[in-house]
Formats: sequence, C-alpha cells, structure tokens
Amino acid sequence: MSERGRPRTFDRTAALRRAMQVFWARGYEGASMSELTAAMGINSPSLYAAFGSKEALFLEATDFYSHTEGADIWLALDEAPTARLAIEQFLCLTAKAYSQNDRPQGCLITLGALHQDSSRGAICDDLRRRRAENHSALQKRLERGVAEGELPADFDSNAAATFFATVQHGMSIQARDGASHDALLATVAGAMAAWRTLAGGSAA
Amino acid sequence: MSERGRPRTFDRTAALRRAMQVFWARGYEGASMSELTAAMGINSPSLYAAFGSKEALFLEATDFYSHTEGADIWLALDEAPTARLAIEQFLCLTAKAYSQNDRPQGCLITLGALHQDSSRGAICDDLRRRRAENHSALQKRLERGVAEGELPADFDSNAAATFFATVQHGMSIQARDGASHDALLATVAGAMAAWRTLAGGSAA
DNA sequence: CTCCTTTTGTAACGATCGATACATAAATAT
DNA sequence: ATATTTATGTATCGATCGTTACAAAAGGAG
Repeated sequence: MSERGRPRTFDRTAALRRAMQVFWARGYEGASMSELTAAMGINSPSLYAAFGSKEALFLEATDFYSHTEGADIWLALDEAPTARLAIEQFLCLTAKAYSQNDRPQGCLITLGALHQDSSRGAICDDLRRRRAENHSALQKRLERGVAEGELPADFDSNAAATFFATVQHGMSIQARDGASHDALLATVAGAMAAWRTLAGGSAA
Repeated sequence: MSERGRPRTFDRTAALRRAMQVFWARGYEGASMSELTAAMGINSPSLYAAFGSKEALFLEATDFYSHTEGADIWLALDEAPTARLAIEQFLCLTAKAYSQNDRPQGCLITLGALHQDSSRGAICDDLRRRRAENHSALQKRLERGVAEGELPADFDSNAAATFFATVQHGMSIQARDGASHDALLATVAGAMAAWRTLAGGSAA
C-alpha cells in the first residue's frame, strides 16, 4: 500500500514488544517515555510517529500482550474436555506463566493500571474491559459444563467464575511478591479444593 | 515536651488521615504533592516540616491505615472460637470493608505500590513486609487450629494461608473493578467451599 | 521588652514529565 | 532529473514533579 517516503529503520513489532515489557514491569504511569524509548531503541519522534501517544502505545501493547503472553492460558479453557480440567489447567498455566524469571511477574492486564485518574480513565477502562472479558470466558466455560451435564443445573456459573477470576487476580500480586511456582500451585490447589463443594458434592 | 515556637495550626492526625485517603485512592506514584497538600489543607513546607518527605508520609499513612481501617479485619482472627470461623469472618469483613462507597475500594497495603522502581524500593519493600505479616497471621491462626485438634495434624497451614491471603489480594482488584458486596461474598463463598476439602474431608 | 524557636505562606528551585518543531536523510513518483 | 513523501536525530517545548529558601508571623524563655 504505502511504500512511499523514507522507510522505517526499526522493527515496529519488536519495538512494541519492548514497550509491552516496560509497561508490564512498571505499569502505565511508572513507565516513562525515556525508559520506553531506551528499551525500544528509538527516539521519541519515531515513537510518536509510529504509535501516536503513550496512551495509544499502551493500548496497543496490552492488545499485543493478550495475543502473545496471555493467549495459551485462555486457549486451554475451551480445549479441555471437562470444565473441571479446564479450570485446573487455566490456573496451572497461570501459576507457570506468573512465576517465570525471564519476564515480569504477574499479569499486565491485572497490574497495568489500578488507580483511576482523570488523565488515565481510558487506560483503566480498557484493562477493566479485558478483565471483564476474562470473567465472561470463565463463566461461559462453566455454563458449558452445566449444559453438558457435568455440573448440576443450579450451579452458579457467574459466582464461580467470579471466584476463579479473583483467585487469578490475587496470584498476580502473589507473584509480584516473589512467590515461587510451587507457592502459586498451593493457591491453585486451594482453589481446586473448592470445586467438589461448588459442584454440589459430586466428585469428578 | 516541646511547646516552644509557633504552634501548628492544623491537626496532624487529621492531615495524616487525608493523606492516607489520597494514597489509598491513587497509589504512591499516582498521588502528587499538589493533590496531597490540597487534601490535607496545608502548604508543602508544612507537610515537609511535619512528615519529612513524600516517602515518609506514605510509610506513616500505611501504618495509620493498618491501625484504623485494617484493624478489625485482623482482630477477628484471634477472637473467633474456631479457625474455620476465623477465616470466614476474616473474609466476610474483607468483603464488607472493600465494598464501602464512602472510601476507596480495595486495600491500601495491597494496591499502594505494586511496581518496583529504583526510587520506590523502600515503599514496595514496606508494603511487601506488611503483606508477609498478614500471611503470617493467617498461618498462625491455622496452626492454632491444628494444635487445638480442629484441623488434622498433617494440615498444611502455610499453603492454606497462602491460598486465603491470595484470595484477599484478588478481592482488592475485584473491588477496584466495582464489585458489589454480594459479588465479593461470592468469592468468599468460593474460598470457604475449599475448607472442608483442605481440612481433610471433615465437615465442620 | 528582647531573644529564640518553630510554623506559615509565597515563590521558586532543578529535574523530569509527555509531547513537538525543525532541518536533514532516504525512499518513491513523475 | 525534480518533486513529493515519510522517517530520523537534535534540541527543545510548557507543565508538572518532589523539594526547599526565605522572610514574616506567633508562640515561650530570659
């Protein structure tokens, strides 16, 4: 399409990945433009020409995060044969992803911007929307378990989805506190211990 | 002791409470000195004379928070007759406190400063230490339950404390997303559903 | 009263924040 | 070839950040 003009000398996707890592580690407000441009290996005019603004860069970085780092955790939901295994794998993959040492601990969507501000409304709203989508994905998978007879008809998929989503949010903070993979799995075990009770006493 | 010099014209404790509310709503880095002095009703020189620095003010504000807002939640732990009731009340009081509309949602200790930075190391470390103390309080209460025979001898108090602490952390984010009291209680119900499994199948 | 100590308000400090003006460089279009 | 378009590097913008000098004000001590 547009091949005119001087060609860009940096890899836009690679730069976006670097920006994502900075936002992931520092949060939206904690990531300064100096740190971003340094990590991306470009000067600020190039950043603004390619991404528009710090806010637009963050929105694009979180979208990139969802499609790369956060993808496999949620893909496992629909692939698992039962709702129980789906939730268990969802939490186990979370425990693994949140405790890797070669990247920031915890989740960008969860920790990226928690404090509302007049100038940060769009950022908070976008992350909130993404978290709501995650809750919805959990709820839908549980409802499928009800439809398939795995879970009783009066199973509260909404309440259970809220519980498991909240556990995952807590694991982000636990991971930020330096929790090991095993410590995160202790939380997973606790959450899964609730399963048989929530599922109505019928052991899977 | 020292009554010399011009007397202070503002209530130091009241100003500290206002500062706590600002830090609670905005986080450490999101709370600017302008917003702090405006909320406290004083000018910056008065703030620095009375509290030292923004960092020292935050540390004092979190300590004030622990002794006021966060006190009753943890007091209930030791007063409850059984470990099960202790955990349940702990979580229910959390759900109530986190969903009040006359104050910021969620917990200052949990949400105050999650992103490590070269200049914020002391802040993060202090909050981390307070979260570790909370975990320790939960663990000690569960160990008491083991000692009193309420819980089996092989009960993993450390793992269970990690689980319940993580649930509480997640509730802070859930509350920040606007969750109602009832929604938070759904999470509490999920966490308590794990109890009978964790306690070794013996229903309380 | 005159010292001495401490607080107060004004006004500003250097540093950094996110964001740009501008001239130059490097490509395509005609 | 010249014109056009886009990217790059330098150098900086106004605003705000956390912090502080400074002098006037308000109390006790002598």
